[in-house]
Amino acid sequence: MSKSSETEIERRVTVIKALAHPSRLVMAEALQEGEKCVCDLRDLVGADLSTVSKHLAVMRDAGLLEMEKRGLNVFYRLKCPCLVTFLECVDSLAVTKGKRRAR
Amino acid sequence: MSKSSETEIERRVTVIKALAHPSRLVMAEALQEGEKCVCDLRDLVGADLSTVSKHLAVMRDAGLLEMEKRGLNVFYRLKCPCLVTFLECVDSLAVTKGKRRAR
DNA sequence: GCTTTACTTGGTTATTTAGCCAAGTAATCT
DNA sequence: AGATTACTTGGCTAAATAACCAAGTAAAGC
Repeated sequence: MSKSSETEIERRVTVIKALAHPSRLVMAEALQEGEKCVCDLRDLVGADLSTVSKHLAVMRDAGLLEMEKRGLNVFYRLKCPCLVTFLECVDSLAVTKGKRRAR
Repeated sequence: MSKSSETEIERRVTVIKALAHPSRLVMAEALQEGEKCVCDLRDLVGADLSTVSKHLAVMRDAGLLEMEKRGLNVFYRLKCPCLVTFLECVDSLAVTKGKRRAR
């Protein structure tokens, strides 16, 4: 399931895609505070547990997250320290966009 | 075609999605050097002109690009100064990923 | 061992996205 | 004006994504 022979840009795209979904982005942001179990994240995004699990697998396969099973729970945590910077950039664009293009 | 009433996270996702495609990412990186016309970008990614045009529209709608028509050409340029930072973060992840998870 | 809890995985269907071709537009050239 | 160039847009089909339900797994509790 995890891609093995990707080109450099394919790897980049895989990482970006992993964050290009509302639920995944919200979960990634929440994980900046620290690790959370799958059920916490399900409560956060309000989707089916299987859906959440698959979203987490996408981010894990992209290299964004680490998982650790402790007891009955599986805890996920961010592997990247730079998500803040990433999101600041995204936000600056999301804001700049405010002024509608004339077309 | 351009979304008008998105939530904050939807706007973020729109920006991220705009970069989550090989051709679009390559074009965005190329535009860091300065503006380019659509035909330059078509030569760069080697797709149909209509395909390239649609990719550019996606990035434009996301607020990433500005367009300007001069003569017969349409020039596109990056609206965001922070793409470098963004990509550095992505790359650091793409690299970290190198060590395969045990599972 | 049997049950429950907390997940992951498989399978199906619906929606989104991407690509090409063809047609339309707008500026330039003759 | 008619032809050419450089795009954009519409329409269609193929492929990728996402959501749910159902079934499977693994640790904990009884």
